[in-house]
Amino acid sequence: MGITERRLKEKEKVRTAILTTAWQMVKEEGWQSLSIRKIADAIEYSVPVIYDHFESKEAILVEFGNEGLRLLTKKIQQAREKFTDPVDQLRAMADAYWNFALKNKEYYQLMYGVGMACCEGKKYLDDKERFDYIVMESIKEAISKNKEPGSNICLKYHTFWSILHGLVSIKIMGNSPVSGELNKMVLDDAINGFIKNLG
Amino acid sequence: MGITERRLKEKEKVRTAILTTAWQMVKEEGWQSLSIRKIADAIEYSVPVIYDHFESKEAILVEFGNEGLRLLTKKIQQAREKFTDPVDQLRAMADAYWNFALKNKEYYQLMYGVGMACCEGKKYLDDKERFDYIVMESIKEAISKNKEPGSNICLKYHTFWSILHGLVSIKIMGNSPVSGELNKMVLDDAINGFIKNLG
DNA sequence: TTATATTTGCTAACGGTGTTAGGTAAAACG
DNA sequence: CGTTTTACCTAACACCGTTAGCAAATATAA
Repeated sequence: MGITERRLKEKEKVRTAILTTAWQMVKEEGWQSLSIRKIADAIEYSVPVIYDHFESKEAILVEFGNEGLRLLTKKIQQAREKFTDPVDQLRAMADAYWNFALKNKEYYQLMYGVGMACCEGKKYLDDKERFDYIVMESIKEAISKNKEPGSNICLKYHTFWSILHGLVSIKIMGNSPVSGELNKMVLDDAINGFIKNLG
Repeated sequence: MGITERRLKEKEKVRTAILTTAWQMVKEEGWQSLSIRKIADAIEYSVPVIYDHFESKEAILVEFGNEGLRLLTKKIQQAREKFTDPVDQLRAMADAYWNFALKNKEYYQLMYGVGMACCEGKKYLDDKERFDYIVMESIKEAISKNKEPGSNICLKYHTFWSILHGLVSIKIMGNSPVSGELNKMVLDDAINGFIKNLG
């Protein structure tokens, strides 16, 4: 069955061609200007070929969204592993989150619908539990080390994430007239407040 | 010149008809499905008539964006006026922000590009200085009342806003599986942390 | 090898979008 | 009344996502 195998590999090639071309376009011109027709043009196939590999344009976006979450989760994981003290871990993860979002604006936009089309209440992010788990572990430890072990971990996690997401999405939307340096200070300031409030 | 005056009033009527119809559509079906053609259809004029009143679809959106900011600023102002203690003011303004965003999801989405098309780095919000000013006043007072008068007000303001925006946009995007009650707790928790960190 | 079945890729269309050029009829003005 | 401005429309342009249907190339079976 060497023939059908080669066939499958050819198909996989086209599939990855679609994805890499699409990603290149997004990086160059943003999500707005990504279109099935342009992808087809770039990979020198006709439009319906795209639909042999992806059910819809949405499906392509989901692909990228999941990839983005995978990358982010990895970064967070690595940041956490660098420290043993939970508070240090939280600071490192906040930094990693911030850096990921700004270095991978396109991923972040897609993942959380910052200035995007689509994304109407749909949750791309099925694998988000892993991300949640990693951050919550540090929060749990940080709380148990302090005097207030009765705190709601889920609540604290949510607060943590909100702070990060707010900062990042304001930055990405370009609504913030302040410099990048100040933004980093804001991040540290907000995280400090969060940590102080842990116990 | 009674004739030209009546003419102008007629024109104004069409203009407001466009806006009210558009707004109704958005409330019913979301920003996604708003189209020039549907508006024209609803007000029983042909498509180009819209372009006699608005330069583009974007211009209509800007109109709503500014209206949203006006409304939000008003709510924030009113919340502030209810208290004299700056910390109470901050809490009230945070509540007002939260309530506005959830009661006026469509405005908020447009203003800050939460799950929207358009909004690529453009800043609709020219009048944002007023909003900034109102919040910063309370922060300034809260800081000067505490021991740490050297704090950067602009930084603190930004932190405050980031917390609010993060919470709101996560809620609006529907990425948060937690209940509305918990969300309110998260808001209070985050604001508590912010206030503790003020001095 | 030949006949059949499957896969591959295409053209062309459907219905939708924002936007605009160009024409017509009505109204306002001198 | 004639002229000019205004209001309004039809029709088109250039896109978009999506799909039906067909032709050619390939793989499978007899």
